Amino acid sequence: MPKVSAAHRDARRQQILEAAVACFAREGFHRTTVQDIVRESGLSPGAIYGYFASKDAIVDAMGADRHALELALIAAAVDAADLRQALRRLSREFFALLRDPAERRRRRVAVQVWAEALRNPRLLRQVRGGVDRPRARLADLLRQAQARGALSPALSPDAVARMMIALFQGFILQQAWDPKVAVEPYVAALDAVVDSLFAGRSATDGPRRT
Amino acid sequence: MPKVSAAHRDARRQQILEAAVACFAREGFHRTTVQDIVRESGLSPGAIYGYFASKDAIVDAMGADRHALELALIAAAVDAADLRQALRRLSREFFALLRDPAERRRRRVAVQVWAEALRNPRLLRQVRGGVDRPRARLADLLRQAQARGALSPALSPDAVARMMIALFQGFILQQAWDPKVAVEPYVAALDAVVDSLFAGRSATDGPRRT
Amino acid sequence: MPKVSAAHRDARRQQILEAAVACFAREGFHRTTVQDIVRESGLSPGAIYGYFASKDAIVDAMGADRHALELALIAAAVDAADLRQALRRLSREFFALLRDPAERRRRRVAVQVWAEALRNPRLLRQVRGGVDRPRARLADLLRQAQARGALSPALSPDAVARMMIALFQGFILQQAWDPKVAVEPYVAALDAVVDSLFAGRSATDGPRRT
Amino acid sequence: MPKVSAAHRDARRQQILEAAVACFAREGFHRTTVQDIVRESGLSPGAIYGYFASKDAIVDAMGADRHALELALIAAAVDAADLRQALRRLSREFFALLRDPAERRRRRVAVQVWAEALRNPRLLRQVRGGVDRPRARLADLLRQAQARGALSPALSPDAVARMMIALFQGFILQQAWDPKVAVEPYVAALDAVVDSLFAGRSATDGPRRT
DNA sequence: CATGAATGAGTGTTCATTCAT
DNA sequence: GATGAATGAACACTCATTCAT
Repeated sequence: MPKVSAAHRDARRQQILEAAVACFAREGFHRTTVQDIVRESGLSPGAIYGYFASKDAIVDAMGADRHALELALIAAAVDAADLRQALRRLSREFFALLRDPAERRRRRVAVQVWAEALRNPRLLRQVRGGVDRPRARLADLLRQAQARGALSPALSPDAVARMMIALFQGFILQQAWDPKVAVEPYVAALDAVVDSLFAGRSATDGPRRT
Repeated sequence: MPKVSAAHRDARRQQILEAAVACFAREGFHRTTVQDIVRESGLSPGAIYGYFASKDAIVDAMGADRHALELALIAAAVDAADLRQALRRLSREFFALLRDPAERRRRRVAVQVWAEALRNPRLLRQVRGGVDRPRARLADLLRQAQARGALSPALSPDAVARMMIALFQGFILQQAWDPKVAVEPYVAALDAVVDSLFAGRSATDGPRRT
Repeated sequence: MPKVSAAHRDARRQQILEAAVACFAREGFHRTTVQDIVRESGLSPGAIYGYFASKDAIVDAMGADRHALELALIAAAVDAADLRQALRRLSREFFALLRDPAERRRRRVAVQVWAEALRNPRLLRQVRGGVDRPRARLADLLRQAQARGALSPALSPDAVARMMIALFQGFILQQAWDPKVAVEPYVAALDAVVDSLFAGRSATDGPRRT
Repeated sequence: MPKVSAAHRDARRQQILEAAVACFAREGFHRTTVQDIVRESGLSPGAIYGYFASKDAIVDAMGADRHALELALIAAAVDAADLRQALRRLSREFFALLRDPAERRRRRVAVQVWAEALRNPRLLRQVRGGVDRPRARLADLLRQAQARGALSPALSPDAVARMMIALFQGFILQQAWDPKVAVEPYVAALDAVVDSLFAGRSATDGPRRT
């Protein structure tokens, strides 16, 4: 099987990553052996090592892929003139994904990546890249909202941004532990919280007593 | 009649668990070897296996201890007549702990427990016990608040309770990744969000100071 | 009628062998992978296996080539009427080669072949062929010298022949370990030893007391 | 099996080294697997790694042991007032060892160490330590002999020392290839060569033409 | 009880070799 | 014929656990 197209290489790479994600979701990184990935992917150990230098490299690549995907999602959602609309769109799109079982599997792996990032600097960089950038963007938008008078100037935009992210992270965690947790009421409550943050204020309103 | 006093046994047990937490915080569960715990505790492998049946048993016990501690904390805080006050007290006490480096270390381990719980049924039971019970209690209080008219009846009490918990979990995660994250602005923002949830309403509609 | 000319095949074969020698000199047989030879030769694994049945076959072929070369060298040198002159010529020609870096590289490989021959019967046959035949020839000449009275009859011609060979082998070894070892003083000392063996005797002299 | 005497540890260490030497003599370093040493020693992989950090460390230790042994042998032999007597004693003692099959086995391994030293800096240091020091000592003695007029001043003492060593190395090699090679005639011839080097000269004689 | 040397199944990884293209 | 992706047996090494002392 000589010289093979770049597309074929990419497909194989993806095949390995998907097999790895399946194993990781099922068993966790550390309990997943390379042999497990071999079995799941239908390839051979040698083939795997032709695409990835080590088991760790697979974990890294998985993190990088995930990172890219999330950034794209967030970038698209947050790229709205109106902050409230942006947040609303983000939560809807984000939680809509969770209807896909494959995505749920990926989320289980994400929780493991969170833990692994505490020990793996490359993973930490990725995980922080996927959180810090959106947070900064969100904080900017919140600052602008404060400037417009649409948000209480007493709140730290950075802290509020962290809270928004925490609301996503916490849900992922809780749903990973209990897949029966319903998405819809949570999204509704999330919207309400966002609304209440802006409650009684508007871009045209002047500041009001708190 | 045991050869050593129960107090001695408990002390030894605690010594092992603390050594284990130190190792787990430093290296993670899976990268921590029993030898690491042996070194850290100053005991011998045989001694460790006299107190715990396996490495997994140590992880379980650690989870159980943590669980008990958190439940106590939450029970104490939430055991207040007034919901708003209860939440305020909880967030203050909870985040106050994070000033202790030992607690921070334990939190790093907690993040790993979250991930590990996805694979370890005993750990999952514990972790869910530590989250589900408080959440149920919180939801009850929220339902009562709705009954009083202090909270919008449109919100799912359960979902709001999940959100409150998510706000804690997300912060632990974010601080584990970046220990420089400041606690105070986050607590302030958290208070504001809680306030805004109740904004413009009150049980009796008596006057309210903000 | 082969698809490619015999000349082409031979050139390819030589190309592989030279690449192999370069790798072996650099890394040793066992640490040299077929991939190393592939890289060094600029060919593909498949191509290599078109010319050699296995990695071992390359080692064998290399040994055989070397063997042929050495035999030719020795045959030419020893094919002299006068023993003393023959030995002198041999040592000169032999050590002259060591000025060529490529030859030094080959010598490093030769030392490895010596070791490998202990385990590889085909290599042992070659290495012994390269040593036993010249030794036998040398022993013959020494016996003739004894018959002429030019050499003490007390010496075992075979042992003396072994010693002559040992003097070459030892030098190769010592120079492989330390490339700075000078050739000239060694050759001079070697001549002196040969001379001293014949000292006080000559073909025309009658026997003398030892 | 707790706390064990230093003697026991040394015995185990030796047990492993002897098993390793047996395997190396039989199969060579590279073809010997750790499992082979495990089988030969009757221990377990874990036990082996309790005494040696790696397979390479076993090779190193073996080299170091051999080095120490040879240095002791040579030191004892060469520590004689008279050079000729010293060389005679050395060759007798050295070759006497070869009657022991265990020593022959060790010699086979030594040949492999020679080759391995070309790639392994630690082994090279050892192998050169075992050769350079004795050579320097020998060269000193030869220089003294020249000063006394017992040896031709035309010879390089260093080169002659190398030759003496080469005569040992070459024999080891030739006997490793062919265990039937007889020791006695070689020792006799060696003595004769030594004698002939000093032939016609003596400490009390004045210089003579060579 | 406590010790720690010993165990051995299992790990991540390599590399000589094959064979579909 | 030439290619190089793929194979998979084998490797060096680890570590949770045991048990003789």
